[in-house]
Amino acid sequence: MPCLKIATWNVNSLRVRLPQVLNWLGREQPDVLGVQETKITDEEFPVAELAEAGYRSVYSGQKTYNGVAVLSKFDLADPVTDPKGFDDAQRRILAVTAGGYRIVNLYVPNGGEVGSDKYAYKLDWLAKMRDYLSLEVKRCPRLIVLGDFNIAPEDRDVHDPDAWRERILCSTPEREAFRALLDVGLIDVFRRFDAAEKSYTWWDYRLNAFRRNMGLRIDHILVSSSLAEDCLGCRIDVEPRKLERPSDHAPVVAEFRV
DNA sequence: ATGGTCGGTAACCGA
Repeated sequence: MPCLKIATWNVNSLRVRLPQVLNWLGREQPDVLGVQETKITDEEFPVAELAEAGYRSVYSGQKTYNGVAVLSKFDLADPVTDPKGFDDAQRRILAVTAGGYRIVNLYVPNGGEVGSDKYAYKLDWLAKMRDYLSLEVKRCPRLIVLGDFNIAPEDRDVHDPDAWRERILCSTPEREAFRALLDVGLIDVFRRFDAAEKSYTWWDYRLNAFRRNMGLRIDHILVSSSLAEDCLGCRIDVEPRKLERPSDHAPVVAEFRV
């Protein structure tokens, strides 16, 4: 059956993780992969290695921090890195058209501590993103918004909800901001299907958190309502998190009828 | 136990 496969993965340094990304692309063969935290400048981006694997690249990077990219088997057109309203040196946004789908790849600010300057920046950023997506969802019937949202939408997305209560990634204002993104007309496709309990996408490097499944579900694939009807499934691939020198995030994969 | 471990970069910051 013809099928479109879309994925998101915070790789926490594309320089370090490139071999794992290439292996994963070879095995999973997604049509589109949104990557976050590349942590490399555009000059350093491994265009040739990815092309050899059959993937075209668009990227918006900076030194040391942040950085997003979209890899695809399709031609990539009309990139936008600085939507109206965003005036920001931090490279966190990359929208691009691939195979007739509008892909918006996001690395949402982490937010530091609740109440900090970084937290205020996160909430302001999310409010601006909501305004941008409210326009995009009208303009693009086939809209996919994916990435590291740095928000666990509900208690069931958190290994220990009471320990995380009103802490960063879980606070009520962050969850309301996530809900506001959905309210423009987007659907979290992971929750359209039965999923195992304790399904997470990120585990702290410390405390053997992965081995103990002390995780949060903070990486998401949101799609416009017409596209949600065509979604065949959404899963988290924990296998890369088991490797030596892993990213602290696992990829999320969604498949669509075409 | 309010810690721990990574990555980037070069003494710590960000996550």
